[in-house]
Amino acid sequence: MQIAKPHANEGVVLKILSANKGPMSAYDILDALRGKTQNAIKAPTQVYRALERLMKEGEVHRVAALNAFVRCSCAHKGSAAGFVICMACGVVKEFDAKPATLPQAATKGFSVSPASYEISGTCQKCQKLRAK
Amino acid sequence: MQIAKPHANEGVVLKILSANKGPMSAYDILDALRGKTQNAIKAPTQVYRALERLMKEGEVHRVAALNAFVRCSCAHKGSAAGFVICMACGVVKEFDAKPATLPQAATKGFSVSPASYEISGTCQKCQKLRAK
DNA sequence: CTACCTAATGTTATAACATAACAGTTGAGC
DNA sequence: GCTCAACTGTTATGTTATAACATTAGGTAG
Repeated sequence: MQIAKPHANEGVVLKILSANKGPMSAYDILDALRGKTQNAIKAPTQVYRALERLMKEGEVHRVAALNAFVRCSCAHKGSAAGFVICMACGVVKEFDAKPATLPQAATKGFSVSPASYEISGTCQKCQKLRAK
Repeated sequence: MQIAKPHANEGVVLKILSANKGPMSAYDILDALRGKTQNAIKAPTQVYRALERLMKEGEVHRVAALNAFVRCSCAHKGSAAGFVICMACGVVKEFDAKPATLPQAATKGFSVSPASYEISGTCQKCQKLRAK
């Protein structure tokens, strides 16, 4: 069996995601790659593994509301990734989620209503547990 | 075929969700109901239909980050539903998401890091389209 | 160099979440 | 009573995500 160079799939997946304006599901990515000879990606696992690492590196974010993934388009220097998502047309706008600027980001040029806010992360307790 | 009273499933699903402290997936709810004789729920569709209406009524919210549903525990008088979610332990805290109080809600007693913010709704354009 | 170990890989199978499609039933309004 | 729209139950299927396992690349200690 011929096995690709370590982390090679990361690059392939990132390229596809970058070429796409909006978020893609893992299976969208898989379909885009299937049949292309430049890569060895044939199964969902491979896509998910690449996405997982790309997320750790901060290159890609998961948009839970859409079960999809998107190329990061912000700087995020010390702040969190934020998304404003229209559930009707699927448009996604990324913003730099500094807590102080959060309300403005949500309302500026992208009024969303009715809105649902989700803030995901790791709570204080779990942060401490992990630090041990 | 004996068919249940209109909206009867709504009550059954809401009862299960209320009895549970945290969010439940649709299949958690289904499993909790299966085998009980007080109801006619046997298939996922029935659960999802009940959830859909309960969400419209504001009794239940969907937590996209967990693919789960939770009983609403806030007033939400004119404001949106907000959630702070720990992806490690699954704890979910609901808050009343008035934009002005949003950053405080995220940090008070539930410091989440690294955080990802998602604001879902319907964008201005789609709101106008729907109004037509 | 080479033996080893770890991390990454490819493959198959399956779990978990969600909806499509259709036929039967109910009940309000005419 | 008839009709229609909304609701129901059922079967099947579509979509998203992970488990499990054998294999391989590549660094490193000897």
